[in-house]
Amino acid sequence: MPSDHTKPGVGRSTGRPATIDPDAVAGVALRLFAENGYERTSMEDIARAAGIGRKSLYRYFPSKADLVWGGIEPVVEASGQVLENARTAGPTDGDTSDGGILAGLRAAAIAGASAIPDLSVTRGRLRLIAEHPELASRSYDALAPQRERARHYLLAQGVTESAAGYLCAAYLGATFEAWMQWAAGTDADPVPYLVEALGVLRVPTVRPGR
Amino acid sequence: MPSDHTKPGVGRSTGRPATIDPDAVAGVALRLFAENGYERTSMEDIARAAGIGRKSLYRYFPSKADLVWGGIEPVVEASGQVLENARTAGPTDGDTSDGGILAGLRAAAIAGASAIPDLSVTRGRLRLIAEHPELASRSYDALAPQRERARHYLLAQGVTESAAGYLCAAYLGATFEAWMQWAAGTDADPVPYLVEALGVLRVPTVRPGR
DNA sequence: CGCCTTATGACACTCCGTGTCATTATGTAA
DNA sequence: TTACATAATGACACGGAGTGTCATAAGGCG
Repeated sequence: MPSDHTKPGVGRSTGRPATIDPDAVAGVALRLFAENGYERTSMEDIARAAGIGRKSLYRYFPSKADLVWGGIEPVVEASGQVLENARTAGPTDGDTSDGGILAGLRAAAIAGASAIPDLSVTRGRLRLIAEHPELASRSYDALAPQRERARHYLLAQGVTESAAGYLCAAYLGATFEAWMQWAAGTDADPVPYLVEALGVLRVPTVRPGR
Repeated sequence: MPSDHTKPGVGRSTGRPATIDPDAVAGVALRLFAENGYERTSMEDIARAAGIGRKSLYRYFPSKADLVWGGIEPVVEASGQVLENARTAGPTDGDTSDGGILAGLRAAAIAGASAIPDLSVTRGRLRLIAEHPELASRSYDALAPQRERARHYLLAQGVTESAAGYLCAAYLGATFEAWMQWAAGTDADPVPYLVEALGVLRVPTVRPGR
């Protein structure tokens, strides 16, 4: 019964190796979206253009939105790792009034930006997201793991439970908006946008470090 | 050609008067959602239970999510009005360092909370939203008008264009999280949650009032 | 009485997402 | 070589969201 419909290509040493390249498939999908529009491109169109079956497509991308949002995962992952490391390292006790908490969030955001393999492709994805409310809405789900990690980081830094929730929400909202602003323009470096966005945050009521 | 599929019941003095009460329909829908679950309740079920046709249901609620989010509109409306008034009144030039901008945002949020007709029903709606990512995602669209009004308010107060965007995103994210926190608990008054949530915001670089 | 609008009912359609089932392909381990 | 495990295909079906059309009935108003 543990048939385990796990994602393909994850540490399996037995069985037939995967032949489908998810990145290539997503690339085909993005091209079709750009050519024919997002809504006017069906999952079947994408499967056909990628030369794979519809079911196989759904196996790698459970929803149409994942074809666009999937490429953002590396950013979330890299950013989350930085927060994870900072969290286990314990309170920072920096010299600034907030104990270097904002600096930690900033470092995480910048790490995310550094993890992007291809800036122009990512810009394309983000523009697609910006143009389609249906896709932009997904930011709430797509960034959920990020929210959770940021929350744990803040808690470890001595921020109140409630304040951590609010700060996370504001953090994600502001950084997402920064990415949208960057995508709308032509600047190469997204970091200045992120840094400015974090300027609207404030860390309240920090409990003294243990 | 201006057949204009306008929403029913808007200043029409001629023609057959509307007999369907949207609030009652939404009430039926919320009851069904609570009894059978959101996903396990189809639009046809709702139409049948409400004693109306499926097409009529779609006329008042273009999407299933609107049955839940529709009731939040009064909040957004009241909150937006406060921002609108504050905007046309021009820069506040308050005594605080941010020129009373945060106070304006706080007033708007509180005004929204005061505009709720039935707290318990609203709590039910918000809990439904919190439990279903598909619904929570919609916050980005549902609060879009609010975002726009807050942006204009901030611009009128001398905030940089880019900073206004980031502050709006953080503002909406934090207040939405505040509503979620309130809905999860049993406290009667949502205002303290909103006030604390706004504590994570900071207004950067205010251009001196004209 | 005619006009205008609301509302219904029926029918059809596209597309998303899920499910099943049988079958073939292709690697690794016994 | 054989057995096993997994990847991938193809076909077929299904529920449900959301859109569209069309004809028809109901109920105020000038």
